[in-house]
Amino acid sequence: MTEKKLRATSRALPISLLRAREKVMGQIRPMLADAGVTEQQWRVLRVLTEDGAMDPTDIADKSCLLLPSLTRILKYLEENGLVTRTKHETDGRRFVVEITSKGRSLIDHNAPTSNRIYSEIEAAFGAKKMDELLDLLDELAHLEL
Amino acid sequence: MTEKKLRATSRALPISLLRAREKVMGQIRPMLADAGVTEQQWRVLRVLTEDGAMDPTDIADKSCLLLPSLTRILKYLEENGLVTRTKHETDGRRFVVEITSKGRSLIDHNAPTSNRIYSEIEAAFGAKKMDELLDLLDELAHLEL
DNA sequence: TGATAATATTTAACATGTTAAGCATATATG
DNA sequence: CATATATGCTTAACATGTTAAATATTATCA
Repeated sequence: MTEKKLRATSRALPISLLRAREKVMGQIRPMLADAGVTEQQWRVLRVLTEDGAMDPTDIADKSCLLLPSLTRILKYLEENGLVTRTKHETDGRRFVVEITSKGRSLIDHNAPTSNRIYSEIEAAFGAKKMDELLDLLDELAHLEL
Repeated sequence: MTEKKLRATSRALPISLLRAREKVMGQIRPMLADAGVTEQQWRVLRVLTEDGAMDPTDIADKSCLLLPSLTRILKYLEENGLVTRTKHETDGRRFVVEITSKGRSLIDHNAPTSNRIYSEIEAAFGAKKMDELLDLLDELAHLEL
């Protein structure tokens, strides 16, 4: 218990998660570059498409971004007409962010390619393993510690 | 096939991997802050401890960092006496990076805490699931595409 | 050998990650 | 109602992520 030596990095969870993610992102990045958005901007647009208008705090939670990063990302997206940012009607601290038709068409336009890439990965990895992996990741992410 | 709609972000692999990683890092970050190193600096020192002196390209591969990031990180580590960087004996393009005793003691000093945190996560998640997850991640990372 | 391609690393530029602090508005409480 | 506290978001500062280009050195090969 509490060994003095660290376990091999090949079995270290943070690096393993990073390596796996890099593999996947390596397949997706060309599509994002073609669409002219970063990985993070894509996540924000996607969340807004999926769940509709919401405030920055909820976007940050759903897209796995920290608020300081999100502030900059939303500024960029708003300046480029992909989202709108309006004051909350009753709570003066909040904003409500909504995707624009331009933002929505960016997502729609690239959804087929995104799905094709995902299908290729799933085919190579195995649909069953993919499900198992997603289940394990979800369980780990919601672990009580 | 090639649906027009994107699958739910809750089953999107990149975000799922990120969420799981955030959960783990949330447990580890206090230790790193206490040790006075960033996550990436820690990875570099760890790789050098595990496999000995090597060139930046190998460090980048093993620690899952891009070379431009690694250049800055090595500069910092060298300035703070945690690694040394010397020219390769025969290949003038290369450098050889080695951890110093100061760097090694930083790792040694924090290894027990790191291992304890890992054990806690493993206990909560289940050792068998942890193994399954690591196997799946490894397989995904080495997928032929 | 001499031009050419490949390799190892760095630099540059811009976007994001991370932590702490700041600011405005809302809520709670005496 | 006044003040303290909490909440939502932004700003600041520094480290890293990402892509492209630059630099130096080595390998290739006509």
